[in-house]
Amino acid sequence: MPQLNGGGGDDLGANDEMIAFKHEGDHEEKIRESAYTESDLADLKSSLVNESEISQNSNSVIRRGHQEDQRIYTDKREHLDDVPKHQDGGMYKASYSGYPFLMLPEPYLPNGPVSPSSNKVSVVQQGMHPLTPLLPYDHFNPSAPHIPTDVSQKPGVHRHQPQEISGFYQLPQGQITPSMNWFSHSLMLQSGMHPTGIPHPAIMPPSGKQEHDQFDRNIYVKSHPEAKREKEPKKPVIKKPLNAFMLYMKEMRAKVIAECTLKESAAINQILGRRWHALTREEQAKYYDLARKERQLHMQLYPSWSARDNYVSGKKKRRKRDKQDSSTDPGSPKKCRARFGLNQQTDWCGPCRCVRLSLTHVFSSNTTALL
DNA sequence: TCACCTTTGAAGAAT
DNA sequence: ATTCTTCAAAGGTGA
Repeated sequence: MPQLNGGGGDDLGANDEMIAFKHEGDHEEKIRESAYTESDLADLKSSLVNESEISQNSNSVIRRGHQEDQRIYTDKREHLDDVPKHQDGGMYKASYSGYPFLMLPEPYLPNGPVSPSSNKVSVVQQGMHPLTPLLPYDHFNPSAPHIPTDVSQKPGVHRHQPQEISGFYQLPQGQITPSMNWFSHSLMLQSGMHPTGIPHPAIMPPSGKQEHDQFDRNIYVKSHPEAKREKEPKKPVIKKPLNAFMLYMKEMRAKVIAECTLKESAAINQILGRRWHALTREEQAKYYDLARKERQLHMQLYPSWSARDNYVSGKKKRRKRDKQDSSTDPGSPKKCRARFGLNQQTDWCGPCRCVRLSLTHVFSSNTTALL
């Protein structure tokens, strides 16, 4: 099978997907066993009264059950290998737009509609995530202001030598594809650019905080305070490529927010985590596929980049707290159950109610699937 | 202003 | 080889 890297032996994305899917054999079991404590299940069982929810889930369960029946994974690796087969063919060229430079709106292409890459432009709306139109991807906005940045590369370090990646965007170092020519001068002077001349969503300010009014998604522009003391311009930080779950979160966050009228990311992420586990393999595979392509392109664009580059040296930037007993966690659903009980759910905090609803959703799905 | 929360996955470091 | 740690996104929260 042709590899994206030209069969050089670096089977990108394979390992991680093996890891990602190695648990999938116990996917359902994992949901049943680890997603909830026994008390959670008991509580949920005793109060599964949301008819509409159950009804809604029944359909999905039927669908999932059907899919499960049809699934034959004699070899998980074989299944995974199917994905790159697509990208070697037309799918990768036509459907996956990778990073923004691959989905330039036609007016911004040097040759307009007759540009070699114009075939992809038409299917992706400006401002949408290149990997899936559902994702807001506002960082790519040719009209957005940019300030020059220097994405320096460490000399002599080569994580990966670009060789071949789907004819559409082969990017030998220093070579600019025809569809990139429009970047080559004026915009390169204005925008956060990779040395290849490609704007990349992974370029971030050293602070790590996004400032949407100043750089679209990730391209670093100095903030006002920094501008005052820009004597010592900081190098932009190249962010890690998003993994499958992160891509899923980006796509689904708005939906969850709308459903739960929540904005607190911690609670939303809990819900998204549950929903992630509730996805079918095929549904998850879509995101694993996108994530792998993100990594591949990231690697093409920043061959010398290492995740270690973003590690805070010397000290631990963020120390994860020890796993707290959720019963002592003020924001925990258990806490609310303990305090108010299931009969007084109206006293539960919003996040707990929403998380519980989501748990109920997943639980009912899996319970029904077992029946 | 900034760390924390919270999730999963990837990557690198440490053991 | 396995385990541990950090960082990706997001936005509210509290110090």
